[in-house]
Amino acid sequence: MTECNHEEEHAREAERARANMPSEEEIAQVCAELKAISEPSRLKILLALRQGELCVYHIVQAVGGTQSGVSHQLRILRDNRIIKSRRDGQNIVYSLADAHVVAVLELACAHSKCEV
Amino acid sequence: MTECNHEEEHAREAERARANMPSEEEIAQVCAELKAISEPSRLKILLALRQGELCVYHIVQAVGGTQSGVSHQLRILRDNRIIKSRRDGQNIVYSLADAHVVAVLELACAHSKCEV
DNA sequence: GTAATATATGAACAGTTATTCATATATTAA
DNA sequence: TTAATATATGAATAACTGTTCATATATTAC
Repeated sequence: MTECNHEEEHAREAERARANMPSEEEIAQVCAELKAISEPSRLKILLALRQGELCVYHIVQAVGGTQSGVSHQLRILRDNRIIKSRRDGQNIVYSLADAHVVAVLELACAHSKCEV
Repeated sequence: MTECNHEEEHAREAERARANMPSEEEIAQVCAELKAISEPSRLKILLALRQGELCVYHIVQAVGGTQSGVSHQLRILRDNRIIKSRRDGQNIVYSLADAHVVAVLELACAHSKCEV
């Protein structure tokens, strides 16, 4: 890999992209949040929560799997502020954190051309 | 984990979420595409390509790292139809596959409250 | 044809992560 | 207080994934 035969213009674009590149911290932050969504067991939880808030028992009912497994995934989603929780008596009730989450899901599904 | 003390309504919501849950294949498809984006070295490539198409040499310049590493990441992005490529003489020129990709990036950055 | 350049790929290794099992914490009911 | 229920957590393991190194393929120039 040495020089490539492209026009000056492209070299300038590359330089600009390099100059505008966000910091490692910002990149890592965005990636962590996207990664939290990008996993089948967690995506199922998010899709279930689109209908409204649900307690852990009902989330397990909706997505399948074990209580422990779901709880671990909920923690990851919550740590990344994809979902939020509140206590309601004996239960913890979870819901989507904000509209961005819903919008990303819609877009991702649109890109996959699937009806989710 | 047995019954929970929520209203009937919530149980019905859980049932509805379960009934509306997409197939494992659809879930896996959406996850694979989101996961392709959710990685620092790949996200950098996508951010660089927002400015316009670039050949591999310039992508390496823009994001850093080795030629081999970048090439591996480009393959993952291309396999998931996040980016597309065309040959231009000796070079392979890459660009973002469609507007969905850009929109997801914008949303993810908005959620992270970072200026990307 | 050969040489040089641009890009891709296979294997190996290190680091990460999802799941399971057992157990802990917190709330409610008695 | 004790028992029961709802949820969370730590450790262990198996599977996955990003990176590196060496090498392969494809195009252009000679």
